Amino acid sequence: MSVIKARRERERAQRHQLIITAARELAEAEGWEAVTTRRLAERVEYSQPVLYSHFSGKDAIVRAVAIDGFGELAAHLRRARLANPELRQALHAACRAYLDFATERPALYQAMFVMPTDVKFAHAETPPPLRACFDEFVGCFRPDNARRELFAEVIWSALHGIATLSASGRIPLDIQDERLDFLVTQFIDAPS
Amino acid sequence: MSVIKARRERERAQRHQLIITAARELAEAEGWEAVTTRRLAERVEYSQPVLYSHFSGKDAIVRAVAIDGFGELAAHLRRARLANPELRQALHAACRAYLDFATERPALYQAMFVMPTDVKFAHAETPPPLRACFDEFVGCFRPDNARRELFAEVIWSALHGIATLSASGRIPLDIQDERLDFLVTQFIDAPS
DNA sequence: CAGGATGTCTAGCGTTGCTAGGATGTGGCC
DNA sequence: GGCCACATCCTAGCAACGCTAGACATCCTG
Repeated sequence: MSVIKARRERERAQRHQLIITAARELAEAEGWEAVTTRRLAERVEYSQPVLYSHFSGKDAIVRAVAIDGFGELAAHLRRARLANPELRQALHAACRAYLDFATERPALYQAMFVMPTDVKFAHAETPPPLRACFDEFVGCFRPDNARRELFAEVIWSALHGIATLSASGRIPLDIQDERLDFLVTQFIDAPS
Repeated sequence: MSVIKARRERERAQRHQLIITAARELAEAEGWEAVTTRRLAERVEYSQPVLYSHFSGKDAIVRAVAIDGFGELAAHLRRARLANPELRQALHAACRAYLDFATERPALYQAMFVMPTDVKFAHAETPPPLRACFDEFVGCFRPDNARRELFAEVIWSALHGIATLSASGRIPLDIQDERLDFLVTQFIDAPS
């Protein structure tokens, strides 16, 4: 009896993840406006209502995709930072990794940082992977810098601005490197 | 004959603007998701198809609202900048004015800088009011600074990041002043 | 005063997110 | 083993969306 129940819950969890990855793939391939509950249901080979037995609505699916993304971004940032022992280079690499992530996975990035969400960032209930992302930026500044959290927050905001304005075509991509160099230079030599 | 035609065109232009302001008011009051063609038509006291005789679709209405906003933002920034003769204070005031604009008119800001658009920013066909906004930031740096355009672009991006992350509740509003002070400090003393 | 152009509305199409209610099939109990 | 109860899943449909076709009315022109 309990074995069967366990198997069912396992299958259910698998399907749960299947929905998330299907939504993400569809969004990455054709953008979020193409992710309709019908198309998503067709893709996971179930009918629409099963989506609602896993998630309260479409927004919840987007949120689930976003949380997946936080983990990946944290790993990306960590790899970039640790590959450079020197702080300035580490910050530069992390920033570049961030912008690359945003341009290579635009739909995922949108779900994480643009679409309406109820995830609080600097908060007790912040999802650990998201907190890990933030900490990667904090780690690019000296430990004795009392304001390093503020530094991290502002540089993250700046990167976010650059990423979104680029993604929507509002600023050109061709001088992205210059922007990046300039940004890092301004922030790395700040008084603590 | 020509008089009648003129009157009609005048009335038509008035109604055109009426649609734009109605869309903006509705968006400011209840957010863009509440701006449906039906509600908008009801508000201007015409039927839906009239909207389509003025605009190619809902997107075009949003664009029209956005362009209205560029003019207002430029005026805001200009006022803030000119009220402070000293460059550092001028930049600080302009940045604050920008963030205030974004928080006080969130829906308008969204139409201008978040929603999909075909407006190019640094381009020959950039609408003059938008170019004027950019020039206000450029004017906060010394004329002999060869990279002032880059400075302006990056600081604008940073402000945009702060504004959008704040608006979506991703970063808390309570330390906005600290962020602003820090940002201005980092950018004003940059080597040209 | 008739004819044609212009302007506006009613009605409806296809699609969206979401849900109610019935059919199907499996698991546990006597 | 037979039956009931429960869980699972799907068909069908609702209200609202952006948008459009075609009928109706209104006004200027000759």
